[in-house]
Amino acid sequence: MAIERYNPRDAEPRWQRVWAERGIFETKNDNPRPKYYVLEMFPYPSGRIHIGHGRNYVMGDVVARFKRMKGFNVLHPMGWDAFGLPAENAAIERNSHPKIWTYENIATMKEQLKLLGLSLDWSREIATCDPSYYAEQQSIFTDFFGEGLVYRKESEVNWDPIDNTVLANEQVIDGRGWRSGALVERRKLSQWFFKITAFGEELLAALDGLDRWPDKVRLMQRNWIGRSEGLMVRFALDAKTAPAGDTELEVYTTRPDTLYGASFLAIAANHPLAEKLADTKPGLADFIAECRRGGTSAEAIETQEKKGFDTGIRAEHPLVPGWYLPVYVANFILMDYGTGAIFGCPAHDQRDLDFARKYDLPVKAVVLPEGEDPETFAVGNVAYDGDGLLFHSDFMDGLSIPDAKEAIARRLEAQDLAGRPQGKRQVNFRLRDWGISRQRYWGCPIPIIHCPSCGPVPVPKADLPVVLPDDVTFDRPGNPLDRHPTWKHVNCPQCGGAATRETDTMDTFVDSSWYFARFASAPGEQPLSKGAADHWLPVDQYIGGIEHAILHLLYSRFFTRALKSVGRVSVAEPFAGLFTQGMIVHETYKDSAGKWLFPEEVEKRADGTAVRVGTDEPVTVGPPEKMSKSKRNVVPPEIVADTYGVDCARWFMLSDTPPERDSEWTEAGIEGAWRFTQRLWRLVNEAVELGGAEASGLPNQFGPEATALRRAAHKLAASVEEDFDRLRFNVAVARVHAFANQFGEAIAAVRNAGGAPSADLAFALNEAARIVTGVIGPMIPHLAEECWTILGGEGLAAEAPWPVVDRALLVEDEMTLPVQINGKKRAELTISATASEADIQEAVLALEGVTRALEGRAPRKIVVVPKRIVNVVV
RNA sequence: GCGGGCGUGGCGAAACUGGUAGACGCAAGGGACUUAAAAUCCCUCGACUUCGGUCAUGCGGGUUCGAUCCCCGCCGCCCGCACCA
Repeated sequence: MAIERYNPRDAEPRWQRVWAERGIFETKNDNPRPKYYVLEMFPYPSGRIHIGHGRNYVMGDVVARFKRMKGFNVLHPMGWDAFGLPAENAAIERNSHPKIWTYENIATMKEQLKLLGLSLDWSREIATCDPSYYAEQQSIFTDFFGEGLVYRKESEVNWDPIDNTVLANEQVIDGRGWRSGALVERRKLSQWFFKITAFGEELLAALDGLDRWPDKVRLMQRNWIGRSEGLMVRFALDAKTAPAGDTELEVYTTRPDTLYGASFLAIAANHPLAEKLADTKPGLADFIAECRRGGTSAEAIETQEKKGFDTGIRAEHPLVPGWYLPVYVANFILMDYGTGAIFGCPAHDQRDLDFARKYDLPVKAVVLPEGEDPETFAVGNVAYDGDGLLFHSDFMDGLSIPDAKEAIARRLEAQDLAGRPQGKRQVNFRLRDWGISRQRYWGCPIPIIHCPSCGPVPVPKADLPVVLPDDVTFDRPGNPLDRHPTWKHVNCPQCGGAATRETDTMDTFVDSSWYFARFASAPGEQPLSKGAADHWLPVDQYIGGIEHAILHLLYSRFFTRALKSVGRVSVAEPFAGLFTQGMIVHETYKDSAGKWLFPEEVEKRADGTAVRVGTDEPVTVGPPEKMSKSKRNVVPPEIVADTYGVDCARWFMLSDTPPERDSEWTEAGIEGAWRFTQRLWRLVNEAVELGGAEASGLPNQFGPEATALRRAAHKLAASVEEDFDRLRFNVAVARVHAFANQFGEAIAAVRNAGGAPSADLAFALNEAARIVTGVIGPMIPHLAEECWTILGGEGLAAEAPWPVVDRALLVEDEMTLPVQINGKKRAELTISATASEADIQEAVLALEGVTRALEGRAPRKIVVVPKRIVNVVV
């Protein structure tokens, strides 16, 4: 009987229809099975997807399908992060409306995603631009407002002159807008803020409990929150040198122990004192302007020389009366950290040292490294920031750094300056409150009404949602909501007087800070239902790109805590498990004119050169890069589905490369996946042909061939289960390959023997086919359904349980131990798995390889590691 | 500059985190089948070798019966950042 080729073009759409018709991926909240929530970061509907977008969805789908097989009630939803600037830009370009563009993209991308055969619950689909979604968000906003978690302040903001909007600090990359790339300017505006700093301590402490997050991401968040313990120290200013009214300068330090090594104070260029002095000190205004010009990028700062301007002001050392330190304005002090002022201790801080050397200031060491002589120890051009004991420090002499910090804190807390303690312990955070105001149309309106007499008043919940008006134009820069003729004019909900709506909309990061909780609600339920959210959260496995390591993930952690504090949910952490997958990369191609070419326009020749399809025009092949529309190195999912089928694409995406690393998409790779899926199909068919479609009763006895095959199949299920749990898809794929080799050999052996296989072997063949069908189900679900069908499986493969592993089969009767002489492998010993150590030692010494290597010498020692290895030491 | 990570065949990578280094795949070479091609199947595939072995996980040391794994010192790549007081 000739086996038909597996035809994905027929099978894949057919099974997708069956899954959809039976609604098997629609999750019920009252299902009594234990819950499992797997979520991939939802996409922004930017246009069309390419295969590079598919990797994280496929990984999530493997997890979802696997957990379903393991008996969980799995929630695996999908939605659209649909608000944002690109829609407005597209509207401007096409003279259209952001809504039209967005919903068209959603329709396209949804069809493309469906092509991938993902087990998604589309009944819970959401788009953040849908009024039903943002209505709830506005309601949450008013709750936060009531709880004091939202406030308004006049603040200097990052102004993006191209996008005409405010950017969060986090959205400024190298001094430029993260989307437009424009050099960011500073402006003062009245802005709404979320009080993320109120949770700083908690957000930091809870990172320790996120043990299923990558360490890298936790570290990035830890650094971002930036907690430091230090001391606020007030320095008295010498009245003869300071402007009238300025009697003191407060600095923040994490190294108060080095105070005896101080040689200057420095303030930021935009410190109030510096700004005041700028009018009177010749040259200072120019210096401040120069500091502002300096770039804020890492490179710019790295190469920037430390510069200062001596204000002429002198500050008295808090511990040594009569010791005066110069006060500089310096370009390396930041106003928004601490107090915008420091004391410099050159011996123990590299930046201070560079500064001191430039301006010829004293460098006095006060921490002595172990083993150094206090008489001779000196700091050259490298500051000493290591451990040691204090010296040249009066009452702190001989103390360790922590003890010295404690001693000086006590001393300055007790010491009085102008009626207040001169020092105060303080914990500082780098984290700053989250500015959410955006002067844009395509976002969630902030539900506030500004009343001339009552001030800002939240829109009453009964009046929500505040819906975006459709009749807006984008023919002029600025915010269309602001210039809309009627929308913003309303009456104050409190006093009834004429008032105006807030015309700012929310940062789109707000939309994505609670969508995972929204998915918990079944269709028809309240958008954010406490019961449903408490049932489903936290997300058991969240999957997305590393680029969201800080912003989205930190905001979501904050938002969930804030929701908890207003009683909307009971959980604090949204994501119990996080996985950051690598990108899919692809070679780039350029024609002779330097124009980017799509992969399908390029033909590779046997000699390694590349030409344009159907011509002799040479093509330059570039290194693999992230798939991007602009470089045209993209592969559309439709083409892959039409030529090889999506199971091939899925298999290839999971193969070879560990999921957290970047993976290269190649034609050879997808062809390999094609060959293997066909091979699997043949193997299962052959097994059915030889072993029968129906599972027969368990035979009483199994011969060695049947046992070996059963053992391999059960081992496969056991190890792939482990691999899936650890998201090691590449290893799972390798194991399926290895099993297929063994399966193929077993089948060939049966064929070569001729005649019908014995009952035990027939059983083993059928069982192996069933197990491998189960194991591949999460990865290549369409092929699994086809295999399931010819195996006469009950219902759908997608609903079948994970293969039951017979643990007894995993235990070998015999083991083969490598035998080493002095750590080098010299022989192998096959012996009963229950052999004692003495038996093993005896057997080892009898081995030919061992006697030859020993050359008559007696072994000094024999190390037997149970079930692992034997090492004979000579 | 600070912080973190990674270096294993021609390539992607495994190695149960101290126990046979290179599973599995890709590419390559050889063979079988075929009128031919495709498909499929089989073999070879780290280096050297006197065929006994020897050397090999970036380089140099160390700990250990035994090191890709732990420690110290270099070299080279990659990522993050906020000169954070």
